[in-house]
Amino acid sequence: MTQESENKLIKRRIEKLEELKKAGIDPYFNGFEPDSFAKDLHESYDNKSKDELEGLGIPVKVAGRVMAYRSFGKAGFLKLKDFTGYIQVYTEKKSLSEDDFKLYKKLDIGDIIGVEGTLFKTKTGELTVKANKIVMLTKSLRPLPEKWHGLKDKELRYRQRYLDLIVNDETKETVIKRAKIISAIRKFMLNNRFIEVETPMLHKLVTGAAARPFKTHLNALDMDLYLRIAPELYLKRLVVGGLERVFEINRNFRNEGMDLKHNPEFTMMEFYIAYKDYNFLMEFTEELFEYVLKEIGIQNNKIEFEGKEIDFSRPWRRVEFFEGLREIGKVDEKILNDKKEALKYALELEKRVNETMPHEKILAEIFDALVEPKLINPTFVVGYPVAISPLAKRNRQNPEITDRFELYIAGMEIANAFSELNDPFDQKERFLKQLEERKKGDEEATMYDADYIRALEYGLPPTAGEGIGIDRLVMLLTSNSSIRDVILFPLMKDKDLD
RNA sequence: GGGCCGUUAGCUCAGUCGGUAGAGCAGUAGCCUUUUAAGCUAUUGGCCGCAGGUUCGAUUCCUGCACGGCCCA
Repeated sequence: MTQESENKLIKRRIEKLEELKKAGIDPYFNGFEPDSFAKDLHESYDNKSKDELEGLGIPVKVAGRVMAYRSFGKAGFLKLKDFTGYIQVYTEKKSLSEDDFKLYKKLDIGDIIGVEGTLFKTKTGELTVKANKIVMLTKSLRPLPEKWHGLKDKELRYRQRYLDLIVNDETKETVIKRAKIISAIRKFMLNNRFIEVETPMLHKLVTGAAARPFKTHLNALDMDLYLRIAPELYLKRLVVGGLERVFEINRNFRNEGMDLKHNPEFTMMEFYIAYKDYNFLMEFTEELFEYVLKEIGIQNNKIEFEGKEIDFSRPWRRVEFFEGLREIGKVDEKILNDKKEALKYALELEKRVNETMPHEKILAEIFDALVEPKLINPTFVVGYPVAISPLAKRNRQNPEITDRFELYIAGMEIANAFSELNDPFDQKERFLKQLEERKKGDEEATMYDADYIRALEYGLPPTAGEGIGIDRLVMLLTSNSSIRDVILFPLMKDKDLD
């Protein structure tokens, strides 16, 4: 790239850094501790009058990054940013030592400084620190993006997230909201007596979901391993072990396409609860969402996402898989009954299907194309076929379908849940069936896990389990339509920066 | 993987029907002691993503590539 002129800007700042050193100032001084944060100061003193504040003469020490610099010769204003917000600093020659005033005159936007001073209000009423001491804490060598338009280039925002965070407050807000959402979920789970656990990321077998894995290698044991696509089987082993309510909030890795809704690594919460079934989970999920919405301050259970209003009011709609295909997808009966017809139709929809796939999987592809985008308000889709649900318990009335649901919101799959299959004989058959699919070329089919069968033979109590896609949930609740906007460091192809 | 669009100063963007470029902000030099994108004056700064082709001449037209965005699989 064209770095000549940038280098000139950097060069000038390095010169300033050298000048500081010559003047005996450490440009990376680590001996200043602020006693106040911007947000707290505003909360405590914004409502005080100008005269009141002046009378109080409150001394404060603040620190942060210089985001704006307005100078009038013998005085000026700085806008300082700390992790809580902004606080203005007023500098005038007569209140500062000669050295500090010189330092002030040499400041660049982006420098991190400490300021000691007294609170007052300007004539426009803004709470401001009148500086009587300025300390250079970190000299910044690179120019920041423009103050008004900020950093818009999405590529730069993702590649240099630190810059994005410095400049775009919305980015910081999304990060904070994400943290709040996850805290709220965690709190809700703990309130319901769940125990948080961590299970392996490095798996010997690919299980727990239908996805292609990342492969890796352990040198010490000369062993091929996979990054997990889901923690499911490990978590259920814990339920076998008597941990009757467990959850894990952690990363999964799936070696598949990347788009607005998919990042190769993403965060899921999976949880399992003994002596409950998938009907319980639907209500539990509604309660969980209600709790999270309340915790992050969303009113009326309503949000707006991509221009659409989404209403989380309970109870949520329930649609059967086949009914959804018929009623919402307007899929013809013969497609539902005849695999050849289904295949033909799916190919017309430009779905990547082939004749080795089971009929049900083709129908699921058709569902993705025609029904999923129409499920805007939270909707539980229930009654998924056994063939595409290798870990879910069969429905007692209709053994061809499972006690399973997927939750859709704003046309996105947000959660997947079912009554867990705990019959080791049935599970063994399903694994074998999956192996057949794998032999036929389905790379997403689950692998045979003999130890898991053994665990089931010891006895898994009747259990309900669910996975919730955290990134997509955060997208919904922060109005971001790209998963890359809710993941701090989304995967990007390599590119030389300079 | 396919289609469309984008890539010009540190940032945000103009622009050239083909004659090697411009604004605002940032920077620099001044003036200025209550500003809010401070103001005023002057000024520095560009392999116009990379490679090739067409052409007397390419940042502009064509092709390929890289990266990104959006749509589809």
